Amino acid sequence: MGRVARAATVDYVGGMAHEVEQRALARYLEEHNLKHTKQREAILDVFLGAKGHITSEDLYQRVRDEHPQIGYTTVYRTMKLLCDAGLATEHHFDGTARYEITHEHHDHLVCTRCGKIIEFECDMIESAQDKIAANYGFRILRHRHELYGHCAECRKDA
Amino acid sequence: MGRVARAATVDYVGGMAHEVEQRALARYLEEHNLKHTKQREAILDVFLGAKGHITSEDLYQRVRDEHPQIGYTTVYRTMKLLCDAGLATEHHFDGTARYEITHEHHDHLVCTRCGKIIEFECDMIESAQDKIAANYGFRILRHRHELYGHCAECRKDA
DNA sequence: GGTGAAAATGAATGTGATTTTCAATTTCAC
DNA sequence: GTGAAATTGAAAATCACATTCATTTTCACC
Repeated sequence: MGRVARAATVDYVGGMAHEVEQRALARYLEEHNLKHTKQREAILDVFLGAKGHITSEDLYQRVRDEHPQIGYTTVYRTMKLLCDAGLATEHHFDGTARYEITHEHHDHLVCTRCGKIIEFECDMIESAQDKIAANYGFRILRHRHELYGHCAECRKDA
Repeated sequence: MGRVARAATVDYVGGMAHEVEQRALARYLEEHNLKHTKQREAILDVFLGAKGHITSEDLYQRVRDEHPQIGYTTVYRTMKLLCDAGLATEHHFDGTARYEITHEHHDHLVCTRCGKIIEFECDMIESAQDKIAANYGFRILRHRHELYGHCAECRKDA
């Protein structure tokens, strides 16, 4: 029995990882009367496997390696869907959209030389923002806070 | 003598306002071996007259009222030039670029209903940013900090 | 397991803002 | 004044994103 369980676990890692997220997607699709397709499942899987802040174009290239029949439009639309479902988060650091796996709130440091993106989080800034918004009677729905510059490595190089 | 001086002042306000900025532009053009043209002078003048956060399209419309022969491309290119010269600052709150007259550093609150833009400034946030950057060995060149939400008036309306 | 209405797919096309091209015009150092 | 270099502006190209539409899939219900 122990051996069977371990064998099953190995199968999971190879072919059906990310089951928690797959289930979250399935739930979202059901709740919204949308359909569960191979494409959506495959794209979510590749997205979760590609860590970092990826463009739809990058993602499309990776998806194509495994699923040559999936088109760019579907990748593009699926990323929007994953955002709506709360599984992905979209950012615009430069001209083009990038997606990251949704996780706890944070902001970004972006190296304009090598493209490295570092996440940071600062409660002091968050509460200062709230205070400012309150001052002006604003109700904040979202914010962007991005610091652009050169990372430690790139500063050495030049 | 007093009267003459006042008369000159009145002429200035009517036809040749913004002389400080015009001189700054002239200096920039000379230093970069660029040429001083009627178009650039006119566009700077209209830009300085139109306060707020204006798109190139808006600016083009205003420029056309006074100078129907100036094309969109020239307005567009001149705004880039004014940014390079440090007289204008470009922002991208939504999909389209907006320009504001360069002045002391600040960040923005943007109402996503009525489009109102409020500037704010917070030393505490600025120093927190510096600390974060130092932590990661980053040298910050610029940053974006924008709070999006609903302004006091729009919150009342809906 | 079959059926069909509704949804999804993907190739092609549209869109909107921005950027570039290029021939004609203008500026300005000499 | 002259001419090389820069500028202008209409048109076309680009870029990222978004939509169209004919065809295929999904899945609730038989």
